Amino acid sequence: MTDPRQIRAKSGTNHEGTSAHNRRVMIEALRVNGALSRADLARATRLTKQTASNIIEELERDGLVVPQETVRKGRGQPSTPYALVPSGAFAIGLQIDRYVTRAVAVDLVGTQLARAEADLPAGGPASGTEVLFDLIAGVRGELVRVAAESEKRLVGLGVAMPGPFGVEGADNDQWMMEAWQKFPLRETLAKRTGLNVGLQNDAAACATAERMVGAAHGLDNAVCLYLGYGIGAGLILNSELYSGANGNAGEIGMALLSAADPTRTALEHRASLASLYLHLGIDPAAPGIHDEIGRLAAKDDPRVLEWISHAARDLRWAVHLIETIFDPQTVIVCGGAPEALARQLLAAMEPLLPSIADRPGRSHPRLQLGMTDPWSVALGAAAERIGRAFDPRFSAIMK
Amino acid sequence: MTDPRQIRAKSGTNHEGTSAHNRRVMIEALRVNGALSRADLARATRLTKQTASNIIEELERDGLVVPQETVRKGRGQPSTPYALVPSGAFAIGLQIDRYVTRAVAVDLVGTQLARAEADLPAGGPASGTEVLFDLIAGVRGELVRVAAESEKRLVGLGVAMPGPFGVEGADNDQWMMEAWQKFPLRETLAKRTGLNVGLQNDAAACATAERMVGAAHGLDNAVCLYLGYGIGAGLILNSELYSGANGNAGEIGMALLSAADPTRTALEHRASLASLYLHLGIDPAAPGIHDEIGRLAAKDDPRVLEWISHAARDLRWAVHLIETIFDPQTVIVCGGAPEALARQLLAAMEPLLPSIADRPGRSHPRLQLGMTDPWSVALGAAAERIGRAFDPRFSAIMK
DNA sequence: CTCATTAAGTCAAATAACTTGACTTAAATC
DNA sequence: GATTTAAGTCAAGTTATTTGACTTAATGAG
Repeated sequence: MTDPRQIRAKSGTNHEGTSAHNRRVMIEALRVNGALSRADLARATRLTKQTASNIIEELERDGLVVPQETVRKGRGQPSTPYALVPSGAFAIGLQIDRYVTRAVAVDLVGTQLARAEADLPAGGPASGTEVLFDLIAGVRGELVRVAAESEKRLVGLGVAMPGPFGVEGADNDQWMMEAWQKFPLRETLAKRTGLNVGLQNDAAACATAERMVGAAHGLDNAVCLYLGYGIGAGLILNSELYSGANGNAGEIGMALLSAADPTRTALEHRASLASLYLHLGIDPAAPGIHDEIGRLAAKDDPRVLEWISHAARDLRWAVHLIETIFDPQTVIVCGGAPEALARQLLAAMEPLLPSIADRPGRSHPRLQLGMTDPWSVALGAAAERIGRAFDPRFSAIMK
Repeated sequence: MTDPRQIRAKSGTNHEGTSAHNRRVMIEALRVNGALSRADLARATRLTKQTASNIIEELERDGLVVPQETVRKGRGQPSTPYALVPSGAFAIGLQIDRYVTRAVAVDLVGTQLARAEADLPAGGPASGTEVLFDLIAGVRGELVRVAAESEKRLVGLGVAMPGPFGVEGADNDQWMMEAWQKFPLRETLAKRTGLNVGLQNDAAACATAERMVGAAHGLDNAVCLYLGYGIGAGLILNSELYSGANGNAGEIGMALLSAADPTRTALEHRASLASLYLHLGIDPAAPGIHDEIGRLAAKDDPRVLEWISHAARDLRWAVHLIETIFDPQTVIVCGGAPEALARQLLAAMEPLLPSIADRPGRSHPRLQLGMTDPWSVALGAAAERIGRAFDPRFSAIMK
């Protein structure tokens, strides 16, 4: 007998896999299109009326959908649309950034029900894990107060932090995240919270958030250019987040700016918020820094404008590269930058460089602004858990 | 009733979808692992012995697998491994390059059974389509002679040509391919040949070839850096070829080399075979040019070495970018360059730039040489049709 | 040399989930 | 008021996997 561990194969599926897929397809249809009748769902998913009806019945029993008012639209029996029940599921998202950590509780449709934020102590996991535990416990407690049933319907805890993962002497030593990146965070949190824990980088989380409630809602191919302390790209390819062989896909901040450049300057060193702080001589750990930057941008501070003009040039090129390599439906700028800054930066990036994206009859803009909300990363981390539990995915059909 | 055309949803699945998936999973397992017994297949796919057995029986009836000699390996009844039958399916691949067109017929395991090549007349589709028809008909006829059953088992015709598709005033006007890119090639060929026709760009086809019989065999995440007349990247992400929203993903040749560069030089203009021909002052349409370049490279022609040193620098950066953005298991250099040239170029690219791929415990090299065969694009075009018909894919389970 | 053990593979019945086609309900239109 | 149209249900039918017992054929221990 050949050693079974050496045989590489995808897993097969069975009736349960079929059923799981169909449930997920219907839930996603409701998420993307809003409330739909059983007949609409049957048509959209190409299942029979009967099957759609059975699944809706089951979803209603499970508390995931509710019937709405019947609607008359022309001849025939009026239809009864079903809508997702926001409180059908919950997830907690945790963002670990350089100087702060944020936790948020969201429901099935992405509404934020609880939030908490704390300073992240400088000593790495050794001193920081208790802060995380407390933050999570606080949000979890608040969630139970707001939604009594939530504990039963909590699908997991999503964690997002700057990458890259598993790389020796990473380029980002200076931000002191390496200790966190090497720490067995997932295992530790799973053990402590008893929850299903997922881990991804901040750009990926942001993309997930955009997909659930933002500019990428319903899109199959979109790239989110994440502008935070660092820079990254969240990749939604073929309707799924792509994270690479080691979870490090999209670490575009580490991309060197040119083939010829002997100084080996990475994009991140030129166009991230970190580079702005540096440019302005501001301590990145300073409290209220987000608002402060927003104010400076809003009043056209010359040094901010100076940074914008430089950063815009590099980001314009990053967008060109993303378009050339991914051929996405759209590129979305997102992340924790203050909105005033993000808007100015976006404006400064126009006109975009020519690329294959410059085609007639586009249905989405080449570049658009997504969420500019410091909470979007934590939101996305939570959304990933929701999506994993409910969205149609290839791996979900397998045994 | 909501307009069904406006409802966006994935399709559901049913027993047929389940069964199709399981068949595909088992075929892929045999392709990746070689011959396997029913029991092995059951374990690897996590299906029951009975199901695996039923499917193997069906595949044998369909002529896709055959039992091998039984093998005794320890206690218990000896097992009977089943192997894919090469003649279980066939496909024809067609490459349309700038100055030549090539057709190849392959079987289920990627063996080339017939080949033909012709000059591509300069006038675009107007004068070129007949050449294609003749070429295809010739290969098809040859295939029937070699494998009498092939017509019944011909799964389709794959076409590969340089991209990008659907772009106005594309950067590659100079190569005169624009007329081909705008021509309804798929429809025309489908009508004329009666076959199921697929179309992709040359880099994607090359990646598909590497996956079927080359360096990417069995890999889930690999990027093929295609070095042909132009340059492109073939992207295998999550076990599937990624082609973007408009089939133009991976057009890395059109990437500008730097954020700052005011001359807007694209990678393709520096590191493609076209750039080499230009550098050497050779007419790219000259017959025997492939061998000529190979000879020059083999005897260390100084002008070739000069080009190599420049191209290597730009390609080193391209690899860095690919690693940073995709986090693949490996990067494979492939395409129609003569092997001597490709080897020298690969050697000149070392040492690679630091990147997240520079991690301990890698199981695949960061960069490796794939096929250097002018026929690999046509082979890949055919392989894509085989893969579409037999490999497990998410879309294959849907109704 | 025989028997216990182990593993491959088959048989037949059970089960799960989608499909089919007829039927019911309710609204709009002529 | 009859007809048409569409939503939705009912009950039987179909497909494909699962289950558990059974058969076959080899190894190894006593």
